[in-house]
Amino acid sequence: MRPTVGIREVAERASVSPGTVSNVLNRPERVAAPTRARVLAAIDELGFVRNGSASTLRAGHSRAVGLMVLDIANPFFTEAARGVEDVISERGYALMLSNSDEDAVKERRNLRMLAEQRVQGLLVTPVDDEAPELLALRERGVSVVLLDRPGARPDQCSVAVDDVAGGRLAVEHLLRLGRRDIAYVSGPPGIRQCDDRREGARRALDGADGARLREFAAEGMNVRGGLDAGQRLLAGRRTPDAVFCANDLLALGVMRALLRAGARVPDDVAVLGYDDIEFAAAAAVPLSSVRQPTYQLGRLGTELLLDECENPDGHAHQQVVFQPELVARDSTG
Amino acid sequence: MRPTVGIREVAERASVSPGTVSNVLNRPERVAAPTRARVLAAIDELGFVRNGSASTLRAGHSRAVGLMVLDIANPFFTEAARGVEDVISERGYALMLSNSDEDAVKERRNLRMLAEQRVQGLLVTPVDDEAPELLALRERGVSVVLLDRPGARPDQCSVAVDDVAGGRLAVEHLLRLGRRDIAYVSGPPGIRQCDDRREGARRALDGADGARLREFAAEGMNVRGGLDAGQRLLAGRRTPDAVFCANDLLALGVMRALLRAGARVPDDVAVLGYDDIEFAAAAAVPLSSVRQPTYQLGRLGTELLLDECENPDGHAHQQVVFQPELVARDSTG
DNA sequence: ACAGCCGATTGATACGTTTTAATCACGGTG
DNA sequence: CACCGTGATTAAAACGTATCAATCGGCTGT
Repeated sequence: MRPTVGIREVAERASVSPGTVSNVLNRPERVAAPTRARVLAAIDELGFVRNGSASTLRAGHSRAVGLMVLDIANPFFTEAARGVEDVISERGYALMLSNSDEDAVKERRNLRMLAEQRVQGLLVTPVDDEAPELLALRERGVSVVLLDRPGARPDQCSVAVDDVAGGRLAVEHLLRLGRRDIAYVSGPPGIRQCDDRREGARRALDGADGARLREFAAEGMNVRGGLDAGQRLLAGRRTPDAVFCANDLLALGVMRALLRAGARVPDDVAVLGYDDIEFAAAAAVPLSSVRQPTYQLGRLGTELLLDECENPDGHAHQQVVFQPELVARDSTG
Repeated sequence: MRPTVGIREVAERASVSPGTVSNVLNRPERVAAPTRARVLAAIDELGFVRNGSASTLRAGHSRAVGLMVLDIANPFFTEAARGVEDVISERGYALMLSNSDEDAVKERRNLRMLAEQRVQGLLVTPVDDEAPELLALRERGVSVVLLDRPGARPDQCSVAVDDVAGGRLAVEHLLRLGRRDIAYVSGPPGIRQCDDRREGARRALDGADGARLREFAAEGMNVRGGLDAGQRLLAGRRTPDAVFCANDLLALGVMRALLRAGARVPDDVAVLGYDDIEFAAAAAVPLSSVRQPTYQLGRLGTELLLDECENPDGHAHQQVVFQPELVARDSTG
């Protein structure tokens, strides 16, 4: 392994001082064109690559941002992550990914890790909004943007989709189709998205006579959870005539349970999902869903974050709320 | 923003030297129990968190590893990433994620970024096996493990699934069902997985009389690419009686195109995918597929990588090849 | 010809940690 | 009582970069 080549060797080769090399790297406009060319050539010949840790140590902040999601395997988050990664990569940052698995303990452990790594900013869908590690990060001057969670506090950015509106949209659609006995399949208790969507669903029901909403909580917001909830739902005395799921994964699971049991979708039971993931349209019965601008969510969140990082003074915190949209397919007839 | 609290402040508060604090952090067994307790208390009271960049700078290597995949939105990679993240997180490392988008230029840019961040190791599914940045990383002493790519070189670890066997498995299955006019829908040219699966398909055909294999290349290995390939496939003079796709996403797209055009699956055309993603079973017609131990791939790859990082001398490079498995569902009758 | 100025470059220092060799306290041994 | 060994602790020297005040050289205007 050859002796590491640093800014010093480059400087020597280009017959300039280390300071100049640093300037070429960080403020190229400050150095005269011919000098710059010489330095660049030396960098190339020596195969120099800047030592990020030294740079971070000296500058006091890194060129990395963290992204913490509830579940990397969930297409909703991967789609958002794609938006995040695109911006990050365009702007020359690095992305530290971590997964809380909807587990507050794991979340805290990972937050500490991100703090150690001195990330400059953090995009997070928190399990625990009030985690002390989260507050500590902000006190240390790390910008935090809430992802898919409406910002309660005016002193930070957030990007979210109006889940109450989404829930209302969904149930209004089902009511319009004449369904009256509606089941709501949610995730584990305590997840804000699920709560908001339920709230929207309830509001839609307010004006509707003779309609009722029953709730089934799945253990995880994935296909398996949906399958399980679907079975419980079929085991009841009366099968509902419509199911609204907090998630497309749940909906796919529920649909599978229904079809397996011989129920017809949508004739006997309408099924409605949430997120409009890529696979929704390819499902056994193409799945109606509530679409969110997921990729945009990731992109915009990251742009807000980087703006706050790069321009802390001129930055105005924003709480962005997108509106969801209903996509009707066969599963609701 | 309060003056940063470092190892020095902790030392002062615990009435010890900075060196001792460092020892508490890195080799707790070397420091006497009462001292250790005092230091730990001070850390807690001051809310100290170790500065990773300083640590990395001094130690010469970080506690982060990189993961570069072809497409973060592809469930195959997210499933593998879950395996990676689980191990990383258990062992207290950080994960830097980047996405090459099957683009060699983006790949090189991201590799440079990872090199700057001084990742200690890298898991990668390369677009370009011979990218100079990749070789440069290894020369710098960064451990590299190839993910889902059989290792040609004996001097590095790799974890992969036998794609030739998978292709053969797939086409043998179709032949056994009496299909003779088989289409192979692959991704863009140059992707090793696709090439290997084609090779396996060809070998399966060797002994079969009157059977032929036609190829359709999709633009991207996603649902849209499959839809498009499906349309081209239908536009031909004779529609094949079976389609083997290099990917479940492609298969879902192809299936959708077929169903939309009124073809019956599997009666008119059998469809067979690859990867057995979670959604395969929930498809319009439950999709037969070739299953790979994807989560395990990520886990084992990471374990090999960390072993190589932590124990560079005693480490023996391994090229692990898993065997795929056919999962027959309705789409092949 | 000279003061003054401006852009380009330099030199020195600090960032927070790890590590090595040196120091210290202390009890057992000859 | 002097000596040595042992385990715990310390002091000091790096690691590679960014930054800032200082310097240099050339040019303008008087």
